[in-house]
Amino acid sequence: MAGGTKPGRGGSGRTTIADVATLAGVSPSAVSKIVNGKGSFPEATRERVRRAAAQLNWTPSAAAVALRGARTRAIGMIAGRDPDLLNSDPYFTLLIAGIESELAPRDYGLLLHIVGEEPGAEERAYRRLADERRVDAVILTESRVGDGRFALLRTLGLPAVLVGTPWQPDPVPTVQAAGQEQGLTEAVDHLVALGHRRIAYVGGPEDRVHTGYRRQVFLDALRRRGLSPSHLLTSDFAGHTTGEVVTEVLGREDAPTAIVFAGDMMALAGVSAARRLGVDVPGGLSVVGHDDLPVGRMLHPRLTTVRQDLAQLGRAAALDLLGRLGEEGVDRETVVAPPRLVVRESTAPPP
Amino acid sequence: MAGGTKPGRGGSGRTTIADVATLAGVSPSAVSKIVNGKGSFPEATRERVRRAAAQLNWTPSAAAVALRGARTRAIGMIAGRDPDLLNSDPYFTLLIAGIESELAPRDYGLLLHIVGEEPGAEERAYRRLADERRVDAVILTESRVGDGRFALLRTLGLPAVLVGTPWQPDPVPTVQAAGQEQGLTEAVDHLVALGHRRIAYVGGPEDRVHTGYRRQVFLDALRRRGLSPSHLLTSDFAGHTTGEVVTEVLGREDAPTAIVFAGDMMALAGVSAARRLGVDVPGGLSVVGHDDLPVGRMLHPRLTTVRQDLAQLGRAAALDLLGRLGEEGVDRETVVAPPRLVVRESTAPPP
DNA sequence: CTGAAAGCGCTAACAA
DNA sequence: TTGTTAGCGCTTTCAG
Repeated sequence: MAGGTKPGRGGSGRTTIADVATLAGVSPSAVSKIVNGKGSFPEATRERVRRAAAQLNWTPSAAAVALRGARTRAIGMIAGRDPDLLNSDPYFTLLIAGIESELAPRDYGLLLHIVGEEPGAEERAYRRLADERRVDAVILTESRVGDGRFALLRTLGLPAVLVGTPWQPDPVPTVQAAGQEQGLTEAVDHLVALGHRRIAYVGGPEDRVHTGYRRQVFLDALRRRGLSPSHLLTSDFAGHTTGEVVTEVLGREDAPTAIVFAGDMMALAGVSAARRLGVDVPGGLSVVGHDDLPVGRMLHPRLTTVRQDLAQLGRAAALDLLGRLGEEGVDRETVVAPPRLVVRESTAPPP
Repeated sequence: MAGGTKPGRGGSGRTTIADVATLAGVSPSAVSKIVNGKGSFPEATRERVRRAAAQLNWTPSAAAVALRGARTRAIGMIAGRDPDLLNSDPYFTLLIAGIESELAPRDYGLLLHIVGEEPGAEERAYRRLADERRVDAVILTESRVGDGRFALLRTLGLPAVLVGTPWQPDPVPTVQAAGQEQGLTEAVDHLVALGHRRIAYVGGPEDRVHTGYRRQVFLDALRRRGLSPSHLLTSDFAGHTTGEVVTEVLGREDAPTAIVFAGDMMALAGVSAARRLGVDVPGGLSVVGHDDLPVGRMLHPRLTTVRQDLAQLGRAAALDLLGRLGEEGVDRETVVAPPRLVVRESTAPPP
């Protein structure tokens, strides 16, 4: 008789499934099945087991479950940005909040890795995640031109979902908003309706897929109105270089009367640069941002921007993955709302 | 003879330590010891094993290691804030970046949980982490008045380190800057030197330990100059309610000529509120923030603020924990620099 | 100095 | 229906 395993041994050895089984007067496998809702047991037994588990405060050891089965109940996410860039832009935080809101209630964890932008770092991180079997799947963000991560993950056999615009059609399951182009198009229409004719665009880094995509949407919208862009510029997302770019363009003879930015932090930096030159916003220059970060609402003027529900994107990505992993009761049909223009105070008729 | 385990079996079964052992012509235990630098083996053998491991692209399974030993090589962090609050404030992102910069190179993971502010949620999350043995230790932030997490974690036997000011002396190992009061004191001195006499303070939520602490530092610094505060106000960290508070106080007869805020986002919202009232910053009102978030440098006027190196705090916390967990080659003596005033453009002599 | 053997806590076949 | 058994991949005594 296995009388050696007494429950609650002074707090030294961890409580195991055997302790619960002993207390409930059943076998370990019965406990396992009942807890995981597998076999069919009389309600009385189930109740007894549940009570025993609760009493002993027992939860299956994640390590043992992972070793046995495969599921680690963890999702990986790797941010391949320099910390400094990361810090300036709440993009990730918003996304993560959305992801977590779906993972947490299902007792999934989010394993986060922040690696710099050195070439090999990101790939190594994914390899590790896969080799060490630390996560069941990963969430990819910031799709890049010529992105090699899809192929890598396929090789590694790690399920993945991409948040954003894929580099190539269908390289990996993707979660993105319906009607991507809507918000930016509305922004252009809004500016044109206000009377603007010289409209500039400041995009993000060229290696991001959405940089090219958004610029194209901008151009198309403008063309549809019979206009061509006043200037097409580039900056970093954090907005560190945006000031210089904007200062330069506002000094020109044919300075734009409105600027559309690919991100709120850039827009914010743009507003500051303009003000520094004595150009009032929106009096002397209209500004449109993108993403609708909370900070935009706290500024003066409040930022007119394209709202993208990053948290919802995060939730959708998490749900997609969860469904893909065979999690029960996951509603994967989440429709992500298209980006929409939010008109606030930073746009007005041209001077 | 164990001839059954052939390495590289078509990609089906995962590569195990046995495969490496076979390829290197040694026993599994030898591989284990060599990889972990335990026993003493001839250099030739060590080299052979290393090469075999590399060739097979083998990494120990995290689950197996965790199950066997205890170390999961993961650190937990639970953010008990409402996602919305989290989003508005890059505090966590900065901290996390710092933490990760130390964890990543040592192949430790950061398991992040974002739970709302509902009473039980946070405690449940910690319990889970402990019961499921998902992490080796946790990092605590946002010390709260009457914080019960220390006791909880002690009960759970989970090592922890707190970033910030502890609620009570020595409840848990703490990482904080030396000379906490320095930055805020400098801020007050700076304003007084500029000629300000009516200085207000806008602090954060009362349940945070540092709210009370910072306010006290502010009061002490003022008293030392023979002054008393013009107004003592409270707002949320995200700055959502800051506008109202500032608008109200600026409308008074005895409106302050300078306001010190407990956070940059609050300061930023304060500047906007002032501007909305037609009060120029710094011409009509001087403003000092706290934390030196990147956004402060991109505004006009650039924010005068108390710089706190959050990333360094994060690094220090990670190192402390790593050392505590017996990780080799960890230099725990990291001194975290005291917060210092950074004078930029949002402060000037009173009108 | 090296290898064989015994589990860590759990679950999925198999027996009873 | 329930319990017994055999590992998942690794580390760590303990023999050889």
